[in-house]
Amino acid sequence: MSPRSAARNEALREASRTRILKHALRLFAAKGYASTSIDAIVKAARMSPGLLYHYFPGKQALLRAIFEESMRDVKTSFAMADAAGAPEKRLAGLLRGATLIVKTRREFWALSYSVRMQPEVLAGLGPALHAWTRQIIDVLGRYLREAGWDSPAEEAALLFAQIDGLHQHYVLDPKHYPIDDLTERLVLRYSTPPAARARRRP
Amino acid sequence: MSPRSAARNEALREASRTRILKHALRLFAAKGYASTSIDAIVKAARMSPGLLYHYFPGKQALLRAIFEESMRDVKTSFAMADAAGAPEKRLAGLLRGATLIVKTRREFWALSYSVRMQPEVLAGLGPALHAWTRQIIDVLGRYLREAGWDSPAEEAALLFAQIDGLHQHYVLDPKHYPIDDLTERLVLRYSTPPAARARRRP
Amino acid sequence: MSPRSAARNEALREASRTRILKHALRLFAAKGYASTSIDAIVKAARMSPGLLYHYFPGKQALLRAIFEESMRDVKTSFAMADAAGAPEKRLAGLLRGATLIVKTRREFWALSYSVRMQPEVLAGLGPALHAWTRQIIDVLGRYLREAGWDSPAEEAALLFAQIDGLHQHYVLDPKHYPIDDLTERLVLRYSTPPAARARRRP
Amino acid sequence: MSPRSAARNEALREASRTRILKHALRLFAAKGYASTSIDAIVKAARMSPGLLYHYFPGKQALLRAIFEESMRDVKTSFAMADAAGAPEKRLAGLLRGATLIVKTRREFWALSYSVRMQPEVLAGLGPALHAWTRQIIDVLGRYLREAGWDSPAEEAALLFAQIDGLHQHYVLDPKHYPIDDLTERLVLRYSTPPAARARRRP
DNA sequence: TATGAATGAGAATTCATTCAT
DNA sequence: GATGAATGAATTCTCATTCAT
Repeated sequence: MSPRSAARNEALREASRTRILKHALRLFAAKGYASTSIDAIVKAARMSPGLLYHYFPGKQALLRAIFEESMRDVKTSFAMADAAGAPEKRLAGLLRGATLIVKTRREFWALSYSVRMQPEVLAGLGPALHAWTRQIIDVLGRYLREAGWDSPAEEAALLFAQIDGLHQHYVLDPKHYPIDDLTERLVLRYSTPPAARARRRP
Repeated sequence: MSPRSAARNEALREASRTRILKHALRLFAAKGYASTSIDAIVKAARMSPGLLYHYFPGKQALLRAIFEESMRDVKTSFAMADAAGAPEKRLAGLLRGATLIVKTRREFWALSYSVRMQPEVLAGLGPALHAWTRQIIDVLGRYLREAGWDSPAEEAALLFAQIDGLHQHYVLDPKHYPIDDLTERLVLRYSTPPAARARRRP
Repeated sequence: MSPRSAARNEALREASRTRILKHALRLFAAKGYASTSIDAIVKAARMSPGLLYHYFPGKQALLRAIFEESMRDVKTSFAMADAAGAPEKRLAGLLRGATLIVKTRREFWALSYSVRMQPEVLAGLGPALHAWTRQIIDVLGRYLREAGWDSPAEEAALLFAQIDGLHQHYVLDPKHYPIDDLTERLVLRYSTPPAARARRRP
Repeated sequence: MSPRSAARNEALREASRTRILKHALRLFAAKGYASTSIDAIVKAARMSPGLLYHYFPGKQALLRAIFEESMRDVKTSFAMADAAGAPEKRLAGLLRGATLIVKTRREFWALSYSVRMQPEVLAGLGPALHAWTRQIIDVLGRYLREAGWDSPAEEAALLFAQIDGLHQHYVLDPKHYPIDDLTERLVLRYSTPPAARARRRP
């Protein structure tokens, strides 16, 4: 009632919401969205099912919230990489940044990879994801064009596929996959466009 | 003895089994393994649930059978690509062959991609899949070494990631994704090792 | 068609029928009537479900047939015990005969004991069983009266309860239960009526 | 914290649990364990299947709970009979007490008798039941020895069989079976050991 | 006589969700 | 804000039975 208790309530709300999302993500990532029960989530979060429904209207909403939160995160990181680097180092920054994000938020990416094949699970989220993907390819294409590559659009698609594959293989076996070495190798490869090399030849 | 000829029985069996697997794959691929009910499968296949259980002991067994059948297919194709091509064209053959397989059995790959993040769903199939992946990387590594690439193991990992990403992006949007163009671009890139180019430089 | 093949057919029929009943009894006794599937029976008897239904109209009919067959058996044995013994040894003969029957047809008795608490399972068989029980008590009562016991009807009920309990305990643990010793002890106890002993006292 | 008082919750829980067990016992006893569906139980108890599974993990657990509850009951009664009676009247107390228990909890005994022939149904309960039987025979043997009977162990087995048979016949036809008369007749018979009578003879 | 593919109703169990407190 | 008892539709799977051959 008093402003102090209102503030405290707000803090409680936020803490509960976060706790739910944390455990939901963990379980969705580990066992899959469809195979994770609300019950498992509330047990992991040590709360009652009623409370979960107090914060989220349903299971789908949990998934949406997780995606929204993580995508916001990723956007921030990308923007930073984009802004910070000197022009010729942007591509390298982007590659390293993307790898760092995947390593940092591995569970989200595991979930994302396991869920993106089922459009209906993502109901309403699909377009956002698609637009996002589109945007990444566009950014990649811009960088490649600026770096002097031929067919930057096609090259961007190839590069994006490679990054995606790399990240997914990392997520599948994070303990052993040499993601950093491979990322560096990729950075090296894209530090000079093949066209440039070709032109240098006598 | 047998009132229905053995041949007729065998034909019936084979037809039913195939019908089940066909619809199971279709639905698993479209809606995901966990979200596809046995009921949906038998309704699609226009048969009774009892008959499905006459052929498969459970839902998991269906998934297993689909994987076994498809992996057999893939192995055959790979073996053909491996045997047929002249040494210097093997890598190109492999890349084109893999893309062809994905295009031909798109539903299986959609299922495979959506399911590989949940190891428990694959119960008992995991090792086989892992060994298979391993083998592909080994073959790629061998080809790259024979073609004169440095660090063939790392290059194989990179190439495999790229192929995998490409295929997955194709499966996500088969209508629009220019998989053939991108595959050809990849073939071109891997037709001459960078080392060779480097050595040719004066 | 020829008389020879007709005879042969009859033999086959009889063999099949017997095989079914044998395995049905074995499984009913071991796992209970309700928990034994027709499928389990036909698998044990190495035949097709169709054939079983050729001989019996349903699962219940199997139970009925088993009971009818076994009760016929038991009646024969009882009649022999009744006819053969000298008057004063009839009771002993009956007790020993009953124990022998239970030992010989243990599976049937296990089934009988497990099923007799569910009247509906026995549908239509209940009256026959009840009449049969009644008859045994009557015979026991007659023997006891002839042997000079007071209240032979009540004594017969007590004795029948004891025999039944003994047999059931034996069926529950045939390997270890000393059924023969206990039967002999019972025979001894009933070889002289307590009344006689009482009267002999000064 | 708890919006519904803990006491009210506990009362609700207890009421639901008891209602489930009551109807489960009634139906198991009447139609047999295997032939009683969970659905029949929840319909009888006027609740949803979900609620039953909220309290019991499965059908077997229901059976276990019934047995545990009833065996606790029986143990209490036995202990009272054992403690209360004067030495020479203990056996009589035991016999009358056992009959009273069977009359009071007839449904449980019907279930017990119908189920004890299928060891797998009792999974995990078997040993407890066996130990319990063992203990009863031991107590009977002790009483008989104290009362001066020869071969008390064998006599205990005989007596137990008789009690068991009597109770079972009562449960099979509770309306007409003269269980009290027969129990009194048994009490009378065991009030003086035959050995004592024999020794008194001149 | 004999087979076994096929059926479909019904069984046990799960789980997202609601609601009284 | 928080609880957890309660719901009921949906899910996986079983099984007695039928029927074409």
